[in-house]
Amino acid sequence: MSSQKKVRVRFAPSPTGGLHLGGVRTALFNYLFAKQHQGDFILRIEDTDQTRFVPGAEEYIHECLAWCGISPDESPVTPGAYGPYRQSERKPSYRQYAEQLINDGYAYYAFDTAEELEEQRKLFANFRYSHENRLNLRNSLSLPEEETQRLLSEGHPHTIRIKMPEEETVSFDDMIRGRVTFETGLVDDKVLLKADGMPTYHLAVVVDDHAMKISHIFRGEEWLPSAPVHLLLWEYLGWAAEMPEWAHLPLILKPDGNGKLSKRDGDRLGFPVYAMNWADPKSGELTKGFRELGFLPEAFVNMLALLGWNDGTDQEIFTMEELVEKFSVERISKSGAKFDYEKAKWFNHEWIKNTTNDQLLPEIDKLLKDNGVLTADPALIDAVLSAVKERLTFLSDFWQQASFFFVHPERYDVEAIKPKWNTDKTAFFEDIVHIFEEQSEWKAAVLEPLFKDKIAQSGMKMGELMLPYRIMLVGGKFGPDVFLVTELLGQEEVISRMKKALPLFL
RNA sequence: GGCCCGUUCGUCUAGGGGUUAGGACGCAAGAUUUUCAUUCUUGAAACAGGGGUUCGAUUCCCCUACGGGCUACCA
Repeated sequence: MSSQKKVRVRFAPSPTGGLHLGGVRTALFNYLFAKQHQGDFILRIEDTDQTRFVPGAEEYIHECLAWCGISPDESPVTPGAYGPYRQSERKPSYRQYAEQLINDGYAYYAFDTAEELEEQRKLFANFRYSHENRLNLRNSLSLPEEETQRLLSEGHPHTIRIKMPEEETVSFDDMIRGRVTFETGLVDDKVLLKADGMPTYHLAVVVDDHAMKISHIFRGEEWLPSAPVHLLLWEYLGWAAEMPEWAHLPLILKPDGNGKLSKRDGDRLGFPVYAMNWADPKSGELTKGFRELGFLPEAFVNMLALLGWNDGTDQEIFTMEELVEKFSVERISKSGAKFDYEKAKWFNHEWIKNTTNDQLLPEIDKLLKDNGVLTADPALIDAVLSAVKERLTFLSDFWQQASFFFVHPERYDVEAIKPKWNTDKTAFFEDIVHIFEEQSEWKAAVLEPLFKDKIAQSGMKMGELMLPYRIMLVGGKFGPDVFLVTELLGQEEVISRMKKALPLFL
């Protein structure tokens, strides 16, 4: 008996595509658990409902997971048959299992059309396809044997439904919420095989997980109500001994109001809910992702992990290695968590501060190129990044914070100084330009005292002169320490900017 | 409606029969930075309600309320 863990994350392409926060978190928890136990992490993408199939969705999901650093295993630790299978290719296999269930008395053919069922629902407010009324509907349980055979041989469309026991109690121990119990009589006879021959999720998930020898299943809490169907299926198919363990993850909720977080909430409240940009191939609509907005994958993963899990200490910043080491299913909280974008931004800010320049540089280079800076001294970029790093919430803030190091200010905040300008100040700065021109050692530590001594001599106030000086170099009331800026910009550039800006203040 | 799950500051949460109920985000004030931000300090801010059990419940049990999920030939 091997204790090898095999966990898999299962994604259904949503009708519009994209990979939601909740999906990434489910994948992450699967991944952490698998790595922690030196097990396999497997990805399975649904295609039961081909009407919903979105071109490119599969590749997109892989790319998102790769970005997060939680790619599924190419070569799983455990040998054996694990797929991933494409569901549509395994159609005959699902039918075979469904028919096996019928032979064993655990399922039945149902001939009711969608319209007929719709009619029933209209007639009876609480209509359920269950033991209460399955004998009043058209299926192999209510129809005479010959009639069933006739309908089957004539090729009438039909589904296969599970026959839920009238009075049984099904319970299991969820890894997160402990013992969960259901009365089978209260659960509907779910469709297992659709009229088109494709399995529903219920059949597919059990058959595939068995074939892939899955040992642990982490999925969203929305699946809890159908867990008894899956439990029974494992049993009815004769696989009770191989039944995996289950963990139903709490949901990620809207920050305001109530309900599950959806893409629409992101649009409405102004934050991403997809890991990466997604362009809906049907509508062409582009949805912004965390990656493109300037989130570091480490920050994104860290934030997601802490949404519903903690290690019991005050630690909030975790590397992937630490997460793998410290993660534990028992410490996943039971209740849903509202997504807090402010906190997400804080995580990113912390991660930017804690990431070395070298690691950040490729993205920064890209940002500079996007803004038309094609040639810049690597040493300058490095120094600027150091100066500006702790001010960034997003990597993309870099341009806004530091563009003036690479291009001339486009605009000067003249209004901030013009009203208090006078000829004394003009004279002062002309002097400074002169001194700067003579200066041989261009270091902040040298220039700052020089500048301040000059202010003291002039008898003017520090603030009256520092602000104009900043605006000459930077264009506005922002940026790092002005003498650091002075040093980094270099002698020639500083003098040139001063000469250029001085006339504007008159 | 039925079933299932849940409920500690606004939010994410720690804690757990006796605590000044802890941390973080956000918010407010102050300090630093004579820019803006960062940073630091301080502050306001919570055990849903009612019954039990108990010497003592935020903690255990029950009920209620509230929230969420599911209730498709969607996943």
